[in-house]
Amino acid sequence: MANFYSEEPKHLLAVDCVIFGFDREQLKLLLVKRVRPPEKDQWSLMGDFLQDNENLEFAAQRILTKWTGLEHVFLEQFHNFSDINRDPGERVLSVAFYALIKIEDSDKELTKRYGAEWIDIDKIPKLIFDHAQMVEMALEIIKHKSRFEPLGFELLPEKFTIPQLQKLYEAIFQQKLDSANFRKKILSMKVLKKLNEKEKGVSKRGAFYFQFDQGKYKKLHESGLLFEI
Amino acid sequence: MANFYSEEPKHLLAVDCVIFGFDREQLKLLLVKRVRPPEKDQWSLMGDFLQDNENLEFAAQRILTKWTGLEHVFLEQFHNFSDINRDPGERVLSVAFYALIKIEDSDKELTKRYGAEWIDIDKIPKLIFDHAQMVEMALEIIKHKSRFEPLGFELLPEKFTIPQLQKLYEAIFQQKLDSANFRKKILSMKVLKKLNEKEKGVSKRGAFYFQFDQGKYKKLHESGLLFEI
DNA sequence: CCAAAAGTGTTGACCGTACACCCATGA
DNA sequence: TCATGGGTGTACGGTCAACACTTTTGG
Repeated sequence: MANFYSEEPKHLLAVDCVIFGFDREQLKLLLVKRVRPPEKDQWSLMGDFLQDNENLEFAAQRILTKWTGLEHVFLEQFHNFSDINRDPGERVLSVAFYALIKIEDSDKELTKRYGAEWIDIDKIPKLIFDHAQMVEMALEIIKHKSRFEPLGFELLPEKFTIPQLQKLYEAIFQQKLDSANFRKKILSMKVLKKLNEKEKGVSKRGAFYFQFDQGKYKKLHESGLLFEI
Repeated sequence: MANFYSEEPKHLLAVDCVIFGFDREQLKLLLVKRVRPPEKDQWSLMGDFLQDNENLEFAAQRILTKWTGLEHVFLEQFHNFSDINRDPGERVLSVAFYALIKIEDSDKELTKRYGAEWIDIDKIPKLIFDHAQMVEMALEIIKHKSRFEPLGFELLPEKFTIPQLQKLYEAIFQQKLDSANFRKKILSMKVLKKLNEKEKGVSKRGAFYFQFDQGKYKKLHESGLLFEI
């Protein structure tokens, strides 16, 4: 490749991931203690530098796989953090991604080996650099987005009950929902497939399992109607 | 500053701006013919390389000021384009911004001198690299955002009439709106201040001018209610 | 006085919210 | 049989889309 722009400055570019999970009660973040200076041993998001042979999405996926073992994860860039002194080491720009994963699918061995931990969203410790700001912004975004897009299902197992789904949305929105109305709303969109199987052990009666049906969602979406909680 | 990350690769980073305007009838984009190879003389968005002494927002503002003379413009980063071969010259990542400006406030001399042109959104020519994709994504975003955030006012003069505002939203959403209901909706949010002055020359009766009231909007927002068209 | 655009009023359908109530089952 | 959470039914109030209607004014 020719050098068309040899006079222009080059920059270090990091990719940082805000990794969300849900454990049936609480939203959680996967965090890790930083292994290199500056700010070694402080809590941090998962990140790495962008390499020459990959685009940003690839780098983010690479990071996710490294820490969780998962390969096809919901992942979306949401903001660049570019303040000149954001990293006390050198000037580094960071492209922040958020990821939504099913905790139980992740490789717990791997997570543990690297010293990563799932931490309740309301118990986040002090984070390095501007990572707290990244978390805050990511939270704000999934709060808004999940009202109109079926993001939530990325955080639940394949099979889930309506009460489980409700708990998830209550955790995301930070508010209680009326269970009768929640059920009607979600079922009225016809994007769930009811299974002939009940959850055991949680309640006496047991709740039916459902699955999110991508095909039905596409139909809804194309018909111009809104998914909306 | 120490060299903490000397082993990591560095990258060229461009900032490209999708600049929207509205001329009372149609959404428009400010486009320019590229002045350097590769793809010299082809239509392009406004862009430049990020410098060492500025963050991304500063760079975007610098670009906007260069082409329009405007200094405090609504500007928001929305996506990074990072495919390895997106620029046939060298590997360059691009951070895309969209800007909403009041055409009549812009410096037409400056715009003309640099050979930039306002072009109807439905008559966009072939653009260099992945710029068409940037435009498409920016359009999609303002379409969604302007339903719930008062973005539209950035594209109108300080004083505007309800029918003008309606025309703007019709251009953004690409659909006709019922004028009686539109009026009721926008007035019910109480974010507009009515002026004691009528528009002349457009209709016989003349429509009252209004102003967007930032303070009232903040109140609405803080009270938890939605701005929604 | 007519045409045209600004602006108001009315209606019926629909939808969200609140809440009462029934159901299934383990202990 | 009772407590518990799952699940259904209903009724009221507000909101929205559609459209008829009134107002203002230049030609």
